[in-house]
Amino acid sequence: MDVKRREKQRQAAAEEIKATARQLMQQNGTAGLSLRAISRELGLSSAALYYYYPSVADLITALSVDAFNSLTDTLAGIVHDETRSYADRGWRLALAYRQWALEHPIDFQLIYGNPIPGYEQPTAIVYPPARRGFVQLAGLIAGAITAGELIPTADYTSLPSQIERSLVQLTQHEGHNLPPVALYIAAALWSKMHGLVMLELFNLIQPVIADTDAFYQHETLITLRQIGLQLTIP
Amino acid sequence: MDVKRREKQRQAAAEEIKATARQLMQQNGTAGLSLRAISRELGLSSAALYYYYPSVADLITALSVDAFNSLTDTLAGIVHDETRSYADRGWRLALAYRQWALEHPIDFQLIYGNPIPGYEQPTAIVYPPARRGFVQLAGLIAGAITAGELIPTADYTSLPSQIERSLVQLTQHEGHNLPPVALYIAAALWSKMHGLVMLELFNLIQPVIADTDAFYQHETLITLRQIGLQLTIP
DNA sequence: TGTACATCAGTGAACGCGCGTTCACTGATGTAC
DNA sequence: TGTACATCAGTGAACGCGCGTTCACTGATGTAC
Repeated sequence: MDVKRREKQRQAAAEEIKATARQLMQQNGTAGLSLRAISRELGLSSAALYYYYPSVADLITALSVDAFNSLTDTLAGIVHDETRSYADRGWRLALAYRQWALEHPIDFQLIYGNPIPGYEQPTAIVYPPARRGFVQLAGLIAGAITAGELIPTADYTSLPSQIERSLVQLTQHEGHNLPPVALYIAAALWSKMHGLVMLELFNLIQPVIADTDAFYQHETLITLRQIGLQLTIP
Repeated sequence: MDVKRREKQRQAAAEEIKATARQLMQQNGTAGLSLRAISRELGLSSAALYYYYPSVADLITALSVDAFNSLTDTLAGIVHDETRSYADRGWRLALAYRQWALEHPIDFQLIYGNPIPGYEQPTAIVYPPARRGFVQLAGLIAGAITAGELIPTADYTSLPSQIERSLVQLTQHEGHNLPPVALYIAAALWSKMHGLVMLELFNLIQPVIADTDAFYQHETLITLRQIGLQLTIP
């Protein structure tokens, strides 16, 4: 009985540590993370945190995995909303990617750049949740193609052979059954969204185009049409 | 006479410090920079560096400015190569952006992300060289339009009014005479190149498409054609 | 050409700081009988 | 229900580390006359 309550408390404490870590990173950047700062914030001794995370690296890994899952869950929610057309979902997913990044800039940096000084991501732990996100996007593209809502242009139907090979290899390795063309278009779309978000997140595009909302939306619209998505005016 | 030699030696020493800083960052990441590590590497006392840079922040700023200038010079060399067509220069510029990033990953991170713990870029110093790079790209686009080698599609000729306003504002502010459509297309192209480079630099695209050379080239080709550049097969 | 002085290019010791991690410990909570 | 014991959830002090920066200093190099 009570062992369960204990377990719950333990998990709650572990969550609280992560929440405090996120809060501190928000204030001081990803490199501002430190066990001692967290313990101070929580009113604990610094040694106490070792009861929950064997080292600071494990804490960061836990934060990364959370971040990947949060982003992927957000995207997955849109992808699987079967009340909407694929085209509509594509548009919403593109907007959601940026929205999530703006709402969680620290998490975004944590998973998509800005490594922390002494820390290296253990790929074995972090890759699976990372890949899940991409597969969501590719799945949406594949669905849109099947439904006739996305008609790939010649640019995408005849891919250079080295690329085709890469994609087939991935498919075999991963065990999903997404067609290469869907994977490729997903990668193309991702790179565009990612570039727009990165430039905005580091204040690089603002000196050129101050209205970043309008820019992202217009570019996304153009891009989705260019990959062959049959969008009605959103 | 000799005062000049002294001045030269001083500048040479300042360069040597920067070179050592870059080398250390290459090994340990941007956050691995420290005055003491540099002084150790150079066989100097840590206090000696204060004779050249008043603080570690000033050193980082100097490194950032160098990096911006190096990238911009590379791009400018391509843009002003009048022996080639605009279309050809566009293609080469896109490839050069990635090439520079792969050859100088640390410099690229330094200027386009990955801030260093206690450091904040003094925008007054860093913005001008940053903007010069974008203006090179926009200038090339403008030249290509004038020469009839780039025919903007309807996506770009009728821009949303908020964006149009942003761009006109920039033009007035900057004193150049580049048309809004060129600035917009430059921003669109930049965001695509930047996304591709970022995904590659942080090993995010490799799990999907292992042949990053082929992917970058194919995507660049598609993008350049989509912005209306009249490319013959490169 | 020689000498007095000024500037340059450092040195070396010290400051205080925050950090991750370890270790021996202890009271509180839960378990078995 | 009561008691002996085990596990939990920490504490507090200490370790050694590397860091940026300051300060009083000193020999080497250049300058003025």
